[in-house]
Amino acid sequence: MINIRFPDGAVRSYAKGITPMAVAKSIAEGLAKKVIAASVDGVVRDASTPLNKDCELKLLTWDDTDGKATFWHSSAHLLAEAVESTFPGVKFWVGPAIDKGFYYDMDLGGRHISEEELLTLEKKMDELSKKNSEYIRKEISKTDAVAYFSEKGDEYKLDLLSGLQDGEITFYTQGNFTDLCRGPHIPHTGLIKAIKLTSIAGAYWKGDEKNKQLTRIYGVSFPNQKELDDHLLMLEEAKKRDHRKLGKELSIFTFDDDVGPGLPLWMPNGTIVIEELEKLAKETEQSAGYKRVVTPHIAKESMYLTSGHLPYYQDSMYPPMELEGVKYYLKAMNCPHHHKIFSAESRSYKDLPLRLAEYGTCYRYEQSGELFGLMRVRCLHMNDAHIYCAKEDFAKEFRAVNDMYIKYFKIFGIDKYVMRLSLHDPAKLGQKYINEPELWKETEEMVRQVLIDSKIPYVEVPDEGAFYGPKIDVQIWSAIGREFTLATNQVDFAQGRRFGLEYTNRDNQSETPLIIHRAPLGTHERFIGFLLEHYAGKFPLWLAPVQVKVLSISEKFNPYASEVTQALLKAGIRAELDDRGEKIGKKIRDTELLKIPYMFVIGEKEQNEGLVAVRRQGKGDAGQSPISEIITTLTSEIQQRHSN
RNA sequence: GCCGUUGUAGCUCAGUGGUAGAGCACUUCCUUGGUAAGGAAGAGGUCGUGAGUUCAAUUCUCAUCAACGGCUCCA
Repeated sequence: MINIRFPDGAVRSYAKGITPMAVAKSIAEGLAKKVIAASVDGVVRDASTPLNKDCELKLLTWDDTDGKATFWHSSAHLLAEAVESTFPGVKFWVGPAIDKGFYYDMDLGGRHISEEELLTLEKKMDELSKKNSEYIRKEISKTDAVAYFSEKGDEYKLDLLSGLQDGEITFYTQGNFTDLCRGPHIPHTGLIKAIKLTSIAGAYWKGDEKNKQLTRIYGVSFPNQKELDDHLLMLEEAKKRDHRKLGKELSIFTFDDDVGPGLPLWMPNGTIVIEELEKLAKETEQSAGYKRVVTPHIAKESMYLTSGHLPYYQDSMYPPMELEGVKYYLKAMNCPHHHKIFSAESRSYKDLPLRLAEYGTCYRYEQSGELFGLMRVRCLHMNDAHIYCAKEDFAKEFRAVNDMYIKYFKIFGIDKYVMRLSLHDPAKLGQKYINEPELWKETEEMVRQVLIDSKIPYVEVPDEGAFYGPKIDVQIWSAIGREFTLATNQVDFAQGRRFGLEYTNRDNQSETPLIIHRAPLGTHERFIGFLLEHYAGKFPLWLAPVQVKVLSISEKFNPYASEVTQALLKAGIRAELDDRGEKIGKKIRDTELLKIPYMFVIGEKEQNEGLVAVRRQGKGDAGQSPISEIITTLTSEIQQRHSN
């Protein structure tokens, strides 16, 4: 007998060799039907794994994250089975579960799969799932495994096998499909009741663009049709919040073929959002001791050679233009320009920390395939600043920057974020990273300490640093679950020296300052893209391009409505008058769709009594109010930058 | 940059080997209406661009540009 402990703490005795599935059956038949896999001492295993010693057991169902992952991984095998039966001779690479679904990478030998064929595969999967084929695990020797895939001529699986040892190789078979796989899998294919193959894409073998490109089929599956329907509905909803769609509907930005890819044109509405954000940044930075600067959009090649950017990033800069025999580059970053401002005057320790801020316009030649709405563009406006400080001030300054991030997050109601501490890889010193092993270690430790001291949640990622120092990236998620790298906060111990930046310390000696690069609001492009999705286009009052729409009930009241509009404009509120000869219902509908926060309805009653009838977007009629009173209310809401 | 898909009016989208349609938006007229679409008329497109096949191309073929879904990349 063995003792099995359950998540609720209960311990029960079972015969040695019992499987999690049998345990589930002993508890309830209904439970057994739902069991997908089992967590045994924290390791996810097949529900058919014999339990031979005391253990902690958690029966996994669709409701568990690990259960879903197993379900989707098994779905990937089902996809492979369908593909193999439809297109014999296909070679498979790997088919993992992902965040929401699964994919399988395969070599179709030059064949293309069309949208219709994708539907055929989907039907085939449905058909195969109904066979209730068990996923059967088999341990196999390396020799036999190699023989099997050699016979099949599958060099991809042979490549996988080359990294495996005897004794750790298992095959899984369901129906007519056998795959090299560590598992675990669900009990049988019949559990996969609703399947949707979502897209076909190319994917480099092993993620390396030098390698051959395989065909990747993405899909998602569920234990019942309703969940699939819900999922598809959710995708539809997500589309409505897509910043590209909202940006067009709300006239925030546009792209034009003649201007060029990745070069957004900010329309009047978008420009208002930009200006409000800049106002916020300027206020915040001014009170934090920053000084504003303005620098040109281009600079000579020599400066980027000095900074060291050119050899590292030339490919992602616009090609140079030549004037009077000298090459000029469009700036892809603001730092070198700021360094030149630092070095323009002799600096004393009394000048430090010197914090130079600029909403700098940068141009980056992103590869064409990378462009994505406002999220990846070639012209961007960075909420940039560089802090020049003595080493002893570093921790304090770095922490103040982090505090500023948090302050902004509160204003925008961003409560889900993770900071990623990106470190260097010692093996790549001198190539990807500046060859200063000691400085790397030292600054990485300083940054880590600040994060620990400030109790900010963070994860460490190796080999992701900037070439001149470690950095912190802030990951946030928009309301539709899209992940953004919003902002970066970087330490730079290299450029100060490269630019010969110096200050005189207390002992009358020259020292090179440390530099902090920071951009809490990232770029206007990415941040406004994020905000559009975050707010679903319903900007809070302070950011709304049009804050109040004044709607006259009939043309008779246009003069008074116009007076109201003027009063609002005079009070600094962005108001517009709708004096069209339309009915009030129509005007309200149009304004609602434009997601304008406030509507003032003006009719006979309002005109006679000097009132406005207030209506809040999405919330309906909010009753009447005297004009002066509502102006006071709105002004205060705007000043406080209320989130919705 | 690579793989795949798409490209028709300002927007959303039908459609056809014989040089084009709808709804919304726009303009004008009628209506002056109290909290999510009143009615009518009109204007608007060399069907992304270039070449080829054809008596004839928006439709078929190729190239190119752009967008989209991924991969790679992201100071």
